[in-house]
Amino acid sequence: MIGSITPPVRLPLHGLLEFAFDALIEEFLEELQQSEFRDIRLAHGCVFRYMKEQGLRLTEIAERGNMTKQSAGEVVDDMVALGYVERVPDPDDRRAKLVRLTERGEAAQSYGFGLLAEIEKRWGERYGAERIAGLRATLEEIAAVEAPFAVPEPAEPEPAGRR
Amino acid sequence: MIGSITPPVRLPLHGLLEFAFDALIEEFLEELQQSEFRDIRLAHGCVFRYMKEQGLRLTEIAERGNMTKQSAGEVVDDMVALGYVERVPDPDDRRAKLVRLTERGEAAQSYGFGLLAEIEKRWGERYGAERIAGLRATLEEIAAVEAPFAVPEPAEPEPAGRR
DNA sequence: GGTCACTTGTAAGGTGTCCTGACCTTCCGC
DNA sequence: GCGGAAGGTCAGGACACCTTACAAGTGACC
Repeated sequence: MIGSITPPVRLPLHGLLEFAFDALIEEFLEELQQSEFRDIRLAHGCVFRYMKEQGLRLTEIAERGNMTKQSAGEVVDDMVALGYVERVPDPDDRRAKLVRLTERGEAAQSYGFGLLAEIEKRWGERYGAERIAGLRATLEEIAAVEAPFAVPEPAEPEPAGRR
Repeated sequence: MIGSITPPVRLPLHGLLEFAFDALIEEFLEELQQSEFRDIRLAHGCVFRYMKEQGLRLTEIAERGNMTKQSAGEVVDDMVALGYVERVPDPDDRRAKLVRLTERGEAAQSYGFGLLAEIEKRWGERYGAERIAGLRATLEEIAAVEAPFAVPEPAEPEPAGRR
């Protein structure tokens, strides 16, 4: 057994998750640089990712993104400055404002989603589609438990009489 | 199929990885808070994780941790101040210093590794040991490709006549 | 043996992303 | 109509990175 150095060097699971995350993000951002949306930053993701038809309240962004209202506010400020979203008053609550995608924002969102899907497919080719699908399945189950705030509500059964 | 709203709300893979990472880390840091090592911060991980018997050079830490020498230097400064590591001159190269664990550092390292292993086991119980093992296996393959700098060298065959 | 490119590490200053605490405005249940 | 809760902003700070620039030491090549 001379020269065998392996047993103790098992990288921690969180480290492995981080490597995969970083690699994925790098691939994503690199391609984003080549596009017309090169001024998008990672932190903008929580807005694009959770956007709804009618817009998002700051509080919602903060909750889903698991951060404070202040942080969410900064992200939104930045995105407003870049022209991806706009703040409109919430007709239902005069305290609140709705953050909504501009036209450019919608274009960026759909470009980004497409790119992410493509990269995932590419990883499927690289590591085996089944393996990546399994990875996703396991992670989805974990996320449902560990990050319920971020997971879209589980198909609310629409109890007759909208909202 | 009325009320099924799922298809478009597929969270991006990097988001799922992030949720799992965050959850794992939160569990880890929370328990660390209860221990005598509550002053350890996440960034210290890259030193503990890659530490070798004889110590690590700053350059090595930076490479393995995928960051600049300056950043690595700050982390080490901080850890020195907290008493987890010390800098000793490298006998082989007067430019370099070796970063080595103090006694307290060794205690912290082994406590941390133990805790991480326990949490992974706990996740195995929570989500199925096989599933977590599969997750690890897939991520290890991905890391070997995407983060070779961080993965311990693959058991270098010692080609007779040590460097 | 001297020169020169490279490596190791540090110094100074900046950025992005988050935080806490304090505050104002608006809403809503009693 | 009042008091507590919720939506949002302002000010200030922590942290983990970065870039640029540089001093000290190493080693290969003439």
